[in-house]
Amino acid sequence: MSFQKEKAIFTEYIRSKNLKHSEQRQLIMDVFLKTEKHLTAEELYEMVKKKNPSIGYATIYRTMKLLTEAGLCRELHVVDGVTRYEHLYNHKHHDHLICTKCGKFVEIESPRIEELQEKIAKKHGFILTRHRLELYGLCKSCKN
Amino acid sequence: MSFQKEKAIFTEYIRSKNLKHSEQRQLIMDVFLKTEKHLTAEELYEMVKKKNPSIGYATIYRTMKLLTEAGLCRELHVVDGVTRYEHLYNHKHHDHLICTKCGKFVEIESPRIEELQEKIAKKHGFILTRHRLELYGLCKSCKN
DNA sequence: ATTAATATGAAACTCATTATCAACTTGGGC
DNA sequence: GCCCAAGTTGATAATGAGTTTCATATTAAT
Repeated sequence: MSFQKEKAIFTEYIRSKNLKHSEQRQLIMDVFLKTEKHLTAEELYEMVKKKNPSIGYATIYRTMKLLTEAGLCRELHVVDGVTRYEHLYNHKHHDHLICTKCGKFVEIESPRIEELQEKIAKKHGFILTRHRLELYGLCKSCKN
Repeated sequence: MSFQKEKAIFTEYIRSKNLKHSEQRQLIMDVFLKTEKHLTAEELYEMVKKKNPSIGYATIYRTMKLLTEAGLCRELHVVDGVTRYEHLYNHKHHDHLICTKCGKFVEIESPRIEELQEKIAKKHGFILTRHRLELYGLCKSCKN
């Protein structure tokens, strides 16, 4: 769990864009990588703040944008209007099943659905570039 | 194309909630019903303004919310972060295929995908309440 | 017509996110 | 190690879609 690969990717991205390393970026990346959750900017901010109380909100957003561009992170835009960040590197494509009561996120995968999507797009003469599939409902614990 | 049914539904909704009819509500509903498109609040505002220049933005939002509650309208939240309104009455459930270049909306339908979604939810112990499926790509005209 | 309840438009306010900017780091050349 | 141009930061202002507030205007039941 040292995230060597991810860190190397970020370093390479920084280099390729002639950007610079900074303590803040390292720290935000560390916190993000160590947490296998779908975090909001606010949650990340609170966690990072514990290690560096002078961190600013904007730096969280800026760094998450960089991580996204570097291919380490995916921005999720679910119904509540708040962006969540999830790991992308070494995580194969998936969609989400979300509990509307407790907020639980479950990663789902369905090659059959993907195929059907392609078929539909083709039928309408579209070339698919991406899709969004979210299933909302009540999880096992919340439905009772 | 007189939308008798839709108007009756709205009247009944207004009555059931002890609300009142108003010129503005009628006008906004008319403009919405006559346009078989996925309109934003801004687009509706511009269209309504031509017939009643003193209309306020808030009245558009308030009325669209009422139409949604009455079951005549569905709010669509697609990637650009702007809510769009589409007809719901007499329109069976569908998802969307959206051209990211020209903004074209195509309504799609796939019972097979819906089935698979239910199956996935069930597998994880969820009760599905709704879902969101959007396919993004380039349409026939834009892909060349 | 009276009047109590609801609706309206303008403007203030949210809330997540982005832009601005002066002060501060970073890192490559000496 | 020091310089310094280029990039970064945190605070704060700005943005933009959507909502709330509130004084005034409409509606509809009597």
